[in-house]
Amino acid sequence: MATIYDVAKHAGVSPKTVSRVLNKDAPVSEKTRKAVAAAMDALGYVPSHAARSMKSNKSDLVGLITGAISNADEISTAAGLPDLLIVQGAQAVMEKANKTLLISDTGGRLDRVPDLVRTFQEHRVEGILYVADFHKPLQLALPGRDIPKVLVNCFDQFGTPAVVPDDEGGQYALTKSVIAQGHERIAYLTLAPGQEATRLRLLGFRRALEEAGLPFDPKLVQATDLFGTPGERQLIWDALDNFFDSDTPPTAICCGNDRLAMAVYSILRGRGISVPEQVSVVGYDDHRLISETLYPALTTAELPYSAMGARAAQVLLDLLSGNDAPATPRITVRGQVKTRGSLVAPRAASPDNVINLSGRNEI
Amino acid sequence: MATIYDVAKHAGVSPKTVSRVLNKDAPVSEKTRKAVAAAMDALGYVPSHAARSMKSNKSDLVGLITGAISNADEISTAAGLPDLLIVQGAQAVMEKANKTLLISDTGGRLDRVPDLVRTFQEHRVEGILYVADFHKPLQLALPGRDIPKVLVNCFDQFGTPAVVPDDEGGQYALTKSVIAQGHERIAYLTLAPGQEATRLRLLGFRRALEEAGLPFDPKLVQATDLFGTPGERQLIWDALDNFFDSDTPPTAICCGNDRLAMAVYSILRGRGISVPEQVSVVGYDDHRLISETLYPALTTAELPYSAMGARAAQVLLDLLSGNDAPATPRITVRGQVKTRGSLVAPRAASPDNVINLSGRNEI
DNA sequence: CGGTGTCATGACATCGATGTCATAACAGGA
DNA sequence: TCCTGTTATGACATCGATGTCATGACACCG
Repeated sequence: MATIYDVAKHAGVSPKTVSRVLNKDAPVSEKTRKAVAAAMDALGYVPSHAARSMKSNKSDLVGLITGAISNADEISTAAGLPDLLIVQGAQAVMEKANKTLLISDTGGRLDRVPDLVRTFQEHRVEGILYVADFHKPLQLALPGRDIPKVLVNCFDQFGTPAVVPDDEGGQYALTKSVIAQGHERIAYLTLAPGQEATRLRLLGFRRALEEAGLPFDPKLVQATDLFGTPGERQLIWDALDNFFDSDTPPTAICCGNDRLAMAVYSILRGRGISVPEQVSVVGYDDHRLISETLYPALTTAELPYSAMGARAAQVLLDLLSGNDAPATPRITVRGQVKTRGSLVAPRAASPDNVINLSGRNEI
Repeated sequence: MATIYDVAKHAGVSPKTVSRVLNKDAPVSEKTRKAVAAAMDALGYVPSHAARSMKSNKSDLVGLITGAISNADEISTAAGLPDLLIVQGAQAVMEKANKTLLISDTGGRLDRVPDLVRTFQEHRVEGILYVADFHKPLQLALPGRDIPKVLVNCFDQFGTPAVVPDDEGGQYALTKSVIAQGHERIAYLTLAPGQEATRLRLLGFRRALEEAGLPFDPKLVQATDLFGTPGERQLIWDALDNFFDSDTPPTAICCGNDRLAMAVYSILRGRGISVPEQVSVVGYDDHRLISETLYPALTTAELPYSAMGARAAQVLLDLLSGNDAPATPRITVRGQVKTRGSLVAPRAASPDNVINLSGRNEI
C-alpha cells in the first residue's frame, strides 16, 4: 500500500505538503495541489486510518454489540422482529456523522461480551451501543469503564442512557383503535409473563379500556407465547376456546406479536370463524413479512426498531460531543399503529355471527 | 487511555519488556512478569490496535458489505430470509481466526459501495466479503483492486470467488421428496422470472420430474412473486384457479418461498381445500418464523445462509493465508430438506377429496 | 578458568500520518 | 527602504507499539 511518503516523492514535494492537500488545512499552490492529486491517483493512495488515529488520538469508531440472548441461541431469531433493523437505523445516523461502526454479534453467548468489549477497546472505540434482541432489563453492568454507552432495547439500574420501545403507549394506541371501531369485549393473548413488553403493554391495554369506560376482564387475557415451540398452538387453541365459550365472547383479539396473530388466524379459520367478519385480530411488531402477507392484512402496532437505532445513535453522538447525558436515562420511542384489513367494526349479533365451536379440540 | 509507556513506568521496567509480557515472545522473569501484569491491571491497559497494526502492517480486519439492493429499499427486507444470517455465519468463522469484521450496510444504495470500500481501505482491511440480499449476478466489478474478495449470494463474470446457494440441487431434493410421497401432478408457483433462483430451481424441479419419469406440464408452473405487493394475492388466487380447473388437478404445490406458501395456505383454506389432506404444500427458504408457525408446519428447502456465510469466510481466510483461489470460482452450498407436516402422500380420489371450487374469485 | 550459549533486559529506530516551528519569497504599508 | 504579514513549503518530533541489536549476568562445557 502506498504511503504519504511515496506520494510525496512521486510528486516531488514533502510529505507535509501532501498532508495539506489531503486535509485542505493550509494554503497550497494550485500547481502543487494538482501534482499531488495526480500522484495520489497514480499510486492509488488511501491514507492509513491507523496512523491518523494514532496521531490525532481519535478513532471515529463506534462499537455495537448485538445478539446477547440469554440462553437459547435460535429461539429469539425465529420469534421476533430481527434486531438487524436497529443496527441499520444506527448505522445510517453514524455514517452521516462520519463514524464507522464496529459490529459484533455475541451469537447468543452473553459471556463473550467482555471479549468483544476488549476488542473494541483495542480499536479505541469512542462509544458503544448495546443492542438487546427484545425489551429487557440488563442484570450486569457492561465492562468498559470510561467508554460512553447507550443501551438499545434494554436498560440497566445504573442510569446508563437507554432507548426502548414505548410498549405501554403502543399497546394503548392500538387498543384505542380497536375500541374506536366499537369493540367492547377485547381478548388479549400476551407474550410470555415476566417480559418487560408483556407488563408494559398490559398497562397500556388496561389504560385504554379504562379511559373508554370498559371493564377489564382477566378471563380475556392469557399468555400464549412459547417462542414457536410445539405446544404453542395447543395453548392458543385452548385460550381461544375459553374466550369463546362464553355468553359474551370477544369481538376482537389482540396478540402479543404478529407471529401469534398468524397462528390465531389459522386456528380461527380452522374453526370456521372468519377474520375480520366475526372477529377482528390485531398484532404487534409490524413484522411486514407477516403483517402484509396475512389475509386480511394485519392491523398492528409498529415496533420502531429502526427509529430506536437511529435515536440511540443520536444520543451517543451527543454524549461524544460533550453534551450531558439525557435528563431521563430511559428514552422511549413510539411506533405507529398500522391500520390494515384485520380490524373492522364488530357486527351486531345475528345468526350469521354465531360463533361455531364445533371444531373444538380437533387440533 | 493508558499506554505501554505508562505501564512500563508503573512497573519500573522498559516498554519493550511490557511488550514481551504482552506477546510472550521472549523469556521474562516471573517476578517481572507479575509486576507488569499488576501494572496493566491497575491502569486498565489495553494495547492500541492502531499502533500495533502500523508496526506490523497487519490489520486483522475484514470488511463486509451488505444490503446492496438494486432499487427499492424495503421490498427485499420484507420478502426474503434476512441476510443477517449470512453475516452471523461469517462472523463466527472470522472470530475464530482472530479477525474483526467491519460491517457496512449500503442501505439499498448501490452507489455508496465505493465510499464504503474506501473506508475499508483506510482501515487496511485484508479482505472483503460482499453479501447480496438474494442470489443474483453482479454487473459491475467491485472497487478495491488488490484486495482479496469473496462474493456471497452473488457472482460476477470476472472469476471472483463466489459462494452461492445450490438452488438447482435444493429444489431437486425437495421435489424428489414430494415425488417420493407419491405425488405425480405437482404445481410450482415460482419466484419472479429472470431471477437466478427461479431459473435454477426450475431446472432442479424438472430434473426431479424427469428422473421419476413424470411429465413436465408448463400449465402447472407460474411465477407469482410480487414481493408482497397488493396484487400478489389475486395473482396466486388466479394461478391456483388455473391449476385446479382441470381433470387432473395437482396434489402438491411447490412455492418459490415460504412467504408464498403462507399465502397459498390462506387461499386454499378460504376455498375449503385442506392442507395437507387434499393438497400438500412445500416452500423454500426455511424461514422458521413462517415454516414453524404455519399449521401444518411447512416442509421446505433450507436456504443455507448461515452456512454460506461461514463457507465464504473460510474461502477468504484461505486466500489470505496465501492459498490459491478455489479451482471453480463458484462454490455452491446445499441446504437440507426440512420435512414437516405440510407434505403427505396424496389421497386416492374419493368424495371427500373432491376439490371445491365454489369460492372461486371471491377474494 | 576462559569460551560459548541462554536468560533477562533496555536503547533505539521504525511504521504513516500530522502538529509545531522554521524558513524563504514576496506583497503592501509606513 | 524597512517592517510586517501572508503565502507556500519543509524539517523534525510525536503518537504507541514492536523488531533489531546490544549488554550484562549466569551457567555449563571442556
